[in-house]
Amino acid sequence: MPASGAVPERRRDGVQSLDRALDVLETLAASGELGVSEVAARTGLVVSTAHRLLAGLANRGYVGQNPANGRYALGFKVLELAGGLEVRTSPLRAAARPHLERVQQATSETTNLAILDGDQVVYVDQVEGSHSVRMFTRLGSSALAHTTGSGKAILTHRPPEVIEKLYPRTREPFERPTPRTLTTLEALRDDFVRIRRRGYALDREEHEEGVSCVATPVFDRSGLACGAISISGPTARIDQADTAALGELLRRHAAEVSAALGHRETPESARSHAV
Amino acid sequence: MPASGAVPERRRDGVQSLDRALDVLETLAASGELGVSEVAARTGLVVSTAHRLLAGLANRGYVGQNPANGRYALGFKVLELAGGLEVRTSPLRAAARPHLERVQQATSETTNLAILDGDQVVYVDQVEGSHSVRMFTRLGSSALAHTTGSGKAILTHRPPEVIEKLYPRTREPFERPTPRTLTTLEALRDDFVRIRRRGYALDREEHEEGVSCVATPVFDRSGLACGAISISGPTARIDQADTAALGELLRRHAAEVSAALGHRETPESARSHAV
DNA sequence: GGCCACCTTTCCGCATTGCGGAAACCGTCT
DNA sequence: AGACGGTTTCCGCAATGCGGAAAGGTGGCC
Repeated sequence: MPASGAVPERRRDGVQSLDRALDVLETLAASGELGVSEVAARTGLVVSTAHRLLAGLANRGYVGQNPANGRYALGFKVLELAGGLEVRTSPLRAAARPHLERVQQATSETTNLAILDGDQVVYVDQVEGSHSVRMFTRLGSSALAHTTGSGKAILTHRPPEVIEKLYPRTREPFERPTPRTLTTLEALRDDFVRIRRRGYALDREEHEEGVSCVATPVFDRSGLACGAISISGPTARIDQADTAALGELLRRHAAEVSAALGHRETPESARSHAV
Repeated sequence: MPASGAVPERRRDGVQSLDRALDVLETLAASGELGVSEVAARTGLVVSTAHRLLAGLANRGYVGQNPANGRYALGFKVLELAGGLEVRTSPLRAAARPHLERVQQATSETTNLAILDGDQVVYVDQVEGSHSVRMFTRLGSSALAHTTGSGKAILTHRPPEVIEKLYPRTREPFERPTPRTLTTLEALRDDFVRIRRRGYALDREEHEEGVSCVATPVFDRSGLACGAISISGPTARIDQADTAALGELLRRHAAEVSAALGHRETPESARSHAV
C-alpha cells in the first residue's frame, strides 16, 4: 500500500494471517454456524480472505462445513487441542468432579471449578444448577480474577509479592465490570483478610449485576492453591440461603478435594501460605 | 526459491503460516511444555519462525509461556474454543453424563460418549475406569469409525446411501490398524446385521491390539443416531465378563439417554432407521 | 420455468507480509 | 571467566498471501 501521506508505522508483533485465522475461529466459537460472507462481515475481512482462511482451517479439521448449505462451524479438532490441555488439569478435575456434583445436588445451584491463569480465572469444569433461572458460565471461559469469588479465593493464598506484581498501585483503579467491583489493592487486601477469617470468599455482584458467588480454594500436594470450587446464582437466592452454611459446605468439599490431591491438612497450612 | 531443477509445483491450498501455527499447537498439545528450539525441531521449522508463531499465539492466549524457564505450553484460550463447540454437544453430554457414571460404577471399566464426524468418531466425554490397567482415551481424540464399537453402532443406523458414500468399494481395503479390522463394505454390512440383531456393537481388537469394546447407539428426538455410549477395556477382561450382559446394560442406559433427548421409543424405530 | 439475487468458490497480478540466516542477549554449568 | 545452550531480536529479500473481480451454484420470486 503506497499510503499517500501516512506514516508507515510497521507494527512488528503478531502474524497477520494467523491473527486473522484466530479471529475467524473465535467468531465461529461465539456464533455457531456461519456463511463465508457472515464470517467476513464479523471479522472485517474481505470474503476471499475469509474463504481462504476457512478453507485452510477446514483442511486441518478445525472448522467443518455443512454440506447442505455450505456454511462453516467449528470442527472437532479443536476438542483434540483442548484434550492436550486437559492432561494438565486432569488430576484436579478428576478429584473435584464428584464434589461439584454433590454440592450441586445439595444446593441446586450451578457449581464451578476454576483455576488461575495470570490475572484471570478460567472455568475448567462445572455442573449446571437445576433451577430454571440458573448461572450459565461457558466451560473454558475466563474472567478477571479480582472480580470473582473463585479468583479472590485463590489470590488470598498467593504470596504478597505476586499480588503486588499482578495488581500494582499504578494500575488502580482496576477494571470494573460492576459498581461493586473492588478496584484498589487495599480493598482487595482487606477482602483477603475477611476471606481468611471466614474460610470462604464472597462475590456479591462484583463480577456481574444480579449474580453472586461463594467460593473456596483447593490446594495441591505442594500446598499451592491450584484452584477453587464455587457456587453461583442469582443474588436473591444466594442471599436468601445461609451463605455461611454454603461456605462451610464448600470448605468441607474443598478439603476433601485437596486431600485427594495429596494435600496434608495442617490447621495453619492454609494460613501460612496466605501471608 | 530458485529451486534448481525441480518443478515449481505451486500448491494453492492451505495458508502456510496458519498451517505451521497449527502444527505448533498440535505439537504442544501432544508434548506438553516445550522450548522454542524443541518446537522448531519437532515441526521442522527454523527457530526464528517457530518463535514468531509462538509469540503470535501467545499474544492471543493460545499458548502460555512459563516465566521460569521460558518454555511454551498450550494456553487456556483453547478451552474457550472448545467451549464454543460444546454448545453443540451439550444436550447429549448432559443427558449421557449420569449414565456414563453409572455404567462405570457397575462395570469398573472406562465408559465413553462418542459422536460421528464424517468417517471418524470423536470421544466427547468419558468416565475413567477404576482398574489399575484401564483404557485411556484422550477426550477429544478421534478414531476411524469402522474400527470402533461406537463407530459401528452409529453407522448401523445410517441410511445405506450414506454408508456407500463413506465406504465406497473403490476405497477397499479400508484402513486397517489391526489384523481384525473389518476392511470391506461387505464385512461391515454383515456386522451391521449382527449389531442390529444383538442390539449392541462389539469391537474385539479391531481398533487396537489388546483392547475390546461394547457399544450402543443413542438417538435424538428426530430419530437420528447422534452418538454412542461404550465400555472399553483389555480384551481379557471384556471377554471374561458376559458381553451380552454388558450390551444389555448399555442398551438400557442408552434408551434412557435417548428418552432424555426426546426420542420416542417405538420398537421398530431403531430398525426403521437401520435399513 | 426462467430470471434474478445472493451466496460460495476460484483466479491472478501486485506488494506486503512473513521468511530465515545471523547476530545479540541471557542464564547456567564447568 | 569463558563457553555453551537456549531464547529473542534484527533485517533484506522474495515468496506468500492479499483482495478485487469474475465465475459457478442455489434457491426464491415473479
